[in-house]
Formats: sequence, C-alpha cells, structure tokens
Amino acid sequence: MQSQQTTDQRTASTSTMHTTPMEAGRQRQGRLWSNLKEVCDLLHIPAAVSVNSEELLFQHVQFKTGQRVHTIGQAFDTLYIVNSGFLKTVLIDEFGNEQVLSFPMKGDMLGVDGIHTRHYASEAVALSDCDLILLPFKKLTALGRVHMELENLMYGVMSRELVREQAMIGMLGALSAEARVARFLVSLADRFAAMGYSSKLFNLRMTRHEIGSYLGLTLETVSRTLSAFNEIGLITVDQRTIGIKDAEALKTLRRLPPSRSRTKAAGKKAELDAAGDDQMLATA
Amino acid sequence: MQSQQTTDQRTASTSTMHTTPMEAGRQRQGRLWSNLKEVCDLLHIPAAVSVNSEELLFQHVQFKTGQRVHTIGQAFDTLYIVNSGFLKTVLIDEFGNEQVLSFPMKGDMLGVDGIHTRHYASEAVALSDCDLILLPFKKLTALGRVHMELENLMYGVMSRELVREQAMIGMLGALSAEARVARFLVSLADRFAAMGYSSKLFNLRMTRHEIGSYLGLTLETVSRTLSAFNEIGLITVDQRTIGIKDAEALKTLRRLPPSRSRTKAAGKKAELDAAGDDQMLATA
DNA sequence: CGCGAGATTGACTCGGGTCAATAGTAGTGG
DNA sequence: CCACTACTATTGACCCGAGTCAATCTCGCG
Repeated sequence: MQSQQTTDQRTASTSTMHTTPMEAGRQRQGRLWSNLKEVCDLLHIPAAVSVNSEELLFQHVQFKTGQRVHTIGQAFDTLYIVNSGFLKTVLIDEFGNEQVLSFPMKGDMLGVDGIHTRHYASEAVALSDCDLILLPFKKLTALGRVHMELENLMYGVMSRELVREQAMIGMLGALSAEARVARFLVSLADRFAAMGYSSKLFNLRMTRHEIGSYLGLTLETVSRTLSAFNEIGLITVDQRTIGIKDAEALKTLRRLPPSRSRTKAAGKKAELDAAGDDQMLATA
Repeated sequence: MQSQQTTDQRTASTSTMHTTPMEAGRQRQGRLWSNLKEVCDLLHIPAAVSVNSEELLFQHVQFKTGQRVHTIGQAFDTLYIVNSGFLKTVLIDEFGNEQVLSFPMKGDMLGVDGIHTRHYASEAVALSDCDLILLPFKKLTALGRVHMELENLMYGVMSRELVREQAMIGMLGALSAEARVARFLVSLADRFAAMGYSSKLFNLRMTRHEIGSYLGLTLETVSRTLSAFNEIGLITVDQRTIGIKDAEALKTLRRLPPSRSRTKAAGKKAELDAAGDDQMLATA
C-alpha cells in the first residue's frame, strides 16, 4: 500500500525543487545532530537562547519516500521536527478511508497529537525522502524545567498548530471548492517562499487524491479546478508542476459568500460590500 | 449583537438541564476560588497531585448570557476553564461572517489559541450564564516549573484539543450532512452524560444557525435533518429540546461512504463490507 | 397583544460528487 | 532500449445532496 520505494534519490527526482543538501545539523559519530538554537530557528520561534546549549543535542533520522514515521495507535514517545522533505499526516476512518490532515514540511512539528493519550492519533507518511529531528518527549519535558525557552517553544508550537487547524475548519466549513484550491495553492506558495524556494513555480509533492482529501473534495474536482485556473490564466499546470501567475487573485478568490453564518450586526454592511465585486474573482 | 442579557438566572431558565449550583470552588473574600486538584478533576486529567496545593488558588469569574469572554485580536494573558455554563467560540472571516469552532462546556479550556501570537485568535461568547476559572498564563508557566503536573496538564489539554480539532476536520472533510448532524447529537449526548446530566433528553444551547455554522451546513439543512431524524424515530425534536431515541443508529449513521479517499489496499475489502448495509442507517 | 428572533417547510437550482473513458508517466523486466 | 504494467491525471456526461429563496409558524418578551 502506497509503496513507491524508490532507490535512493533523497534530493533528486524533483526538477524545480532543489532540496538544499543539509538544512541544519552537523555530523557526529556518523549521525546528524542539532542543538536547541537550530531547533528554534527551524520552528521560527524566536527563542531568546541564553543557554550555551551546545551540549543539548537532538538526533536526526532519515525516512525514505513512502515510509511511515508513526502510525495510528502506536505508543507515543517522541516528537519530530521536519528538517527537510515533505510528508502527509492522515486519519483512517472506520472503513479504511484516509483523510489527509496536513502536509508537514520544513519547520513543522509532528506527533503532537500523541501527547494526550500517549498514542499517536494520526499517521505520518513521507512523501519524499525526509530528514527529521527527534525530540524524545520525556527528555523534552525534563529539559523544559531547566531551559524555560524550551517550554515556551512547546506551548508556542502547539498553539500555532491549533490555530492552523482552526483556520482549516473555517475553510472547510465556509469556502467553495475553487476557493479552497486557490487558498491551498497560495499557502503552499507562501510556505515555499518562507523556505527560500520559489513561490512562483513549484512541484506538488502530493497526488490530486491527497489534495482532494485534504480539502474535502474529490480528486476530479481538484483536477477540474486546477484546469479552470489554468484556463483563466491564474496559474499554469503541468502534472505536478504549478506556476503561480496571479497570486492576488488566488488569495481573494471566493464564491458563494455563504449568506449562511452571517451576523445580523456585521452582516449588513458586509453584504453590500460583497455584492459589488461578486464576480468570480477579484483581481486586486 | 447577540444580546439577550437575561436578568440573573444562572441555573434557571433551562427545563431539562438542572445546572448543579456549584460545580467546584469555594468562597473566599467574596469570590470563588479553586485549587489545582479541582482544576485537574475538571479537565479529566488524572494529575498525580502530590502537592498539598491548597495555596495554589485560581479565581473564578462569571459571565452572563451573550457576554464575550475574549475577542479576536485582544491581547492574550489568561486561559479559562469552564466550570459551568455553555459557550461558543467563533472565527470571523474577512466579510464579517462568523464560523463556529466549538461549543465549550464544563471541563473545557478556552484561550489556548492565544498563546502563539499573544493575541486571541478566536472569540468566545457565553451561550448561557457561565462560571469560568481564570488561569493567568504567566502565573501558569511560572508554576509549571515547580509543579510538574501542571506542565503535563497543559500539554495534555492542548494535545487533546488538537486531536478534537483533527476529528472535526475529518468529519467536515468526509461526512454527509446527516452524518454530521447525527454525530453532533451523539457527541452532545456523550458530553452531557460525562457531566452527569441525562444523555437521553437535553436542551440545545445554540441556534440552528450556530449548529449549521459549526457543522459546515445551512440552518435549513440542520432543521430538515433534525425533522427527518424525528420522522424516522431516531430522536424527538421540540424546538431546542432533543430526545435521543436510538443512539446506536445515530452513531453509525452515514451516507455517501465517499469512494473518494479510499486507499487502494485497505479500500477493497471495506468497499464490499460497506456495500451490504448501504441503507440509510444501520441499526445495531 | 404585537413584535422580532428563531424554527420549520416547500420549491427550485446548481455545485460538486459519481461513473467512466482516455491519456500521460514512471518503474520493471525482458 | 523498448514493451508492459500500474499509477496518476484529465475530461465528459449525468445526477443528487445541499444551498438558496421565500412563506409560514412558534415562542418569548416588552
């Protein structure tokens, strides 16, 4: 299932995306390790790293395309930070269908959902060869009492993840298919930009099926929508290579300003505002 | 907006739901306070409370129906735990539409989404008169270094919240309108049961509109679906009073086992299984 | 007693799911 | 090197679930 165990092309196989050889960490006894500062940088958490935490090292692990980092129900003991590569996290429902929850990439944390029950609640699969940093949870909490920036880091990351999921719920609950796909592309572009890659031309690491699952749509709808965007000139599509042509239009694109869930108070004015530019897309 | 400031009926006004006068906390200098143990009990976190944390007291605050506990963008400084009452948390999108994210009740934590940016990311509104416990975040993290159960408590609660939201995403992404409403009712019933109330007969604290927003549906669809369930004998409906008649059927009710997002491997068998009992509902 | 918010119900429409056929791509093995 | 096979993606035809619009009903509350 989902096996495409390629030979060994950690950074190869992708054309437009040149994974920089090593994002963080140094060799030591044949393995990669990172210190606290690197971890904080990776997470974009401005940790006032007072500590000379050079002795606080975290080990790396590599996963190859298709490998599972953790599965649902597996005993939880460690968190992961993505140093390089692309993954997906999925839920498996009672009928074996999988629901994609997120597409973690550089700087994202994995495994947080395991803390509560001490068993991972989701499954994480590598969509490309990956390099992850291990954060043994026991060790982490122990250190948290000594280095308080670590503790704040944890709270910050978990809260950020929570906000991200809230936004996702909002999107699933309120936006049309086109708007979801459009925002998905924009958010991908933003993330690539944040990682230093091109936000104008990039490769999707996931299938239409996975995108559809993530967005609550079918793969056909995703495909059709991408084709439509291409038609209109908002993007270019060639298989998994996406070129962003009009990011602004994608950002503001909507449809079905759902009269539902409209506050009586705030709604009145918004209704009028929306009426004006109610065409399919509003190019800023 | 959303003002229905009733006089003072903290425990009154609801027929089937008799809010027990005081769930936790004791008087002291004219206000209610709770210690760490009570907080843990409320959160269902089995904190091995070794500490004689009688000096660790957390203050309560009361909110009346319609009042806002915090709003979006407001500076974050404290978390809240619901001791009694019912609330909703909402997101406001760029057009003023509100998207309901959750319906917090006894034992739930509020405000976690504010940690990351130091500003609340959502708005919390009391749907009934409420009694909340204040957890000043600064104080909390400071204490966390002394009492490690507090720290674990925090991680546990945040992780639980994350898992809850994941389940929500899964539901929004994969289930039909009927299935969503059915599961919503079941989850409400379960929560009422956990609080010691009847899980067979209860009052909804929210409008159809709010339910619809929460489930990604219109209020009409919610209303129609409830009527349909009533018709079939799964529940009884009278305005906001809901009687659960066949909890099992509600739990397993689905529709559209979305052929989408079906793993090739696991899917095959599931497909056959599902084919058999593909009627509208499967009564166990 | 009348007003307004909420709930119910019907009629109509359409976005997007379903089914199906075709084509492009990549990895495998002869 | 090329055919074989298995995914993956694209596109069209069809249709149904749920959104939209609108009328009516109910219940509290002033």
